[in-house]
Amino acid sequence: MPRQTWHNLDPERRDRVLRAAMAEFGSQGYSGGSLNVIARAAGVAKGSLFQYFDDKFDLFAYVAEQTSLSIYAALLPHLDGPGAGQPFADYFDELVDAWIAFMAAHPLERGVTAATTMELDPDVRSAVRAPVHQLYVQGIRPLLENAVATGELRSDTDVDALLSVLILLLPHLALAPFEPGLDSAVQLFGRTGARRSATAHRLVATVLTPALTGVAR
Amino acid sequence: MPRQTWHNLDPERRDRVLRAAMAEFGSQGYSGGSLNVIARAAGVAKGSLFQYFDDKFDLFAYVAEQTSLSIYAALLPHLDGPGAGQPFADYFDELVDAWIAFMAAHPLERGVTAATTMELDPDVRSAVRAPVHQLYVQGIRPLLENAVATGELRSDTDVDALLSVLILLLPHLALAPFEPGLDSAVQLFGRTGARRSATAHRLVATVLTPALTGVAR
DNA sequence: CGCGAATGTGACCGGGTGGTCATAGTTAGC
DNA sequence: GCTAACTATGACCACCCGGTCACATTCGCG
Repeated sequence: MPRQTWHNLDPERRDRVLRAAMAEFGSQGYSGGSLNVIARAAGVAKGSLFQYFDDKFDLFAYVAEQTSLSIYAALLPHLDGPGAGQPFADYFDELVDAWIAFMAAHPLERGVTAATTMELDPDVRSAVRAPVHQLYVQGIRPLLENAVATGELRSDTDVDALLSVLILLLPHLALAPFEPGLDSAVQLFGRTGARRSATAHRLVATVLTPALTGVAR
Repeated sequence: MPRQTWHNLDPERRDRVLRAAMAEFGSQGYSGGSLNVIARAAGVAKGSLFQYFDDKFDLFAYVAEQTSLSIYAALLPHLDGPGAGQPFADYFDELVDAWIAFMAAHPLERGVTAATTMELDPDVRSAVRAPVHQLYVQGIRPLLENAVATGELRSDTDVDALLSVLILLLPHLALAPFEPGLDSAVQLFGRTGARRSATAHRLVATVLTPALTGVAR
């Protein structure tokens, strides 16, 4: 966690450091990210970074946490469940669209998400992803549980399993249109607009449909 | 691609280099992997590596390719479709079990799979994953198409979408029991035996069930 | 044997790394 | 205006990196 000095800082300077760190870690990952580059891009001496954070990992963990919090905050308005009379599947498609739109508009957050999702070192990955997973669970599980309660999802739905698959699929969906080499059979990279949206919905439907009640078979 | 020299090599020496490279890249990733470490572990001068491969990337790409080929070869006996009268879902569970069992028994291949799956650099990732994806598609799409043809999967199954989700889910399933920080709602890491198997089947069922015909709803 | 081709080697190169620290500058309170 | 606490700085440290190359060794073959 950042030192007190970090919180005393001029917000503009703090922001410069945070954004520089997001850009560097987001494009180079944790081990590949350079503190020299971050300091230079932020217009700050390298020594200053160590006045704010214990070490490289401390900075990376902070960047990852702040990023996941700001993504969560941006999606929060879309996490209140389906509107009156709105089918659950339609609502979920909207949520996915919002997610992808956010990533399209926020390359820094997208990069950091990719870097934490793809972090190889087990210790770093565990430390950094645990809070992210918690946010995902906290945001999505109530949606599924409500849908089961209202009968929109089958009562015998394996909520934990469905949640796990969605937490794997959703960030992947949100990144794949912008990061090459992620998708396989379905072409998501480089797609935009309605075609991107439709492709993402196909994948979500593959996972979600079985649990829906009243789907024509 | 490796130079001719590599193919002329004493197989035992070749094997030492390959295994050392798998271990290093598998644990440290591409950018984090050290040629010095590989050369030392293989009992070979660093200069020799550059007699066999153009550069670091060439070696990594070769390691990734060989690894995916050997995984494919090991799973090939399980890719011939369900036996007579065997339900498709049961067959697919067996395939997943075989996959996980392979990863349990082959930590080197597991590490390389993790390293290629989680590679952050877009160029490296694209180059290294394209052939892997091709093998996955080649191995799994016929299974799905056959199952549609025999009526075991619904005729309106979106085979491409299902394939995409499976190609995302299956390697994740095969790695999660051994690599911490990958699973979220469902506890797969550290599980063994029947409990691990049952958990994996729950996740596969979540994806696969909707497409099955004749499932009680 | 001899000789040319192929292979093996490790010191060396320029450059980058995370992290430290003595020093200088800035701020706040009295 | 003085002082004490806080903050900023960048040269410097030991170490590691991918890649090269002049030279030693081994091999294949006539």
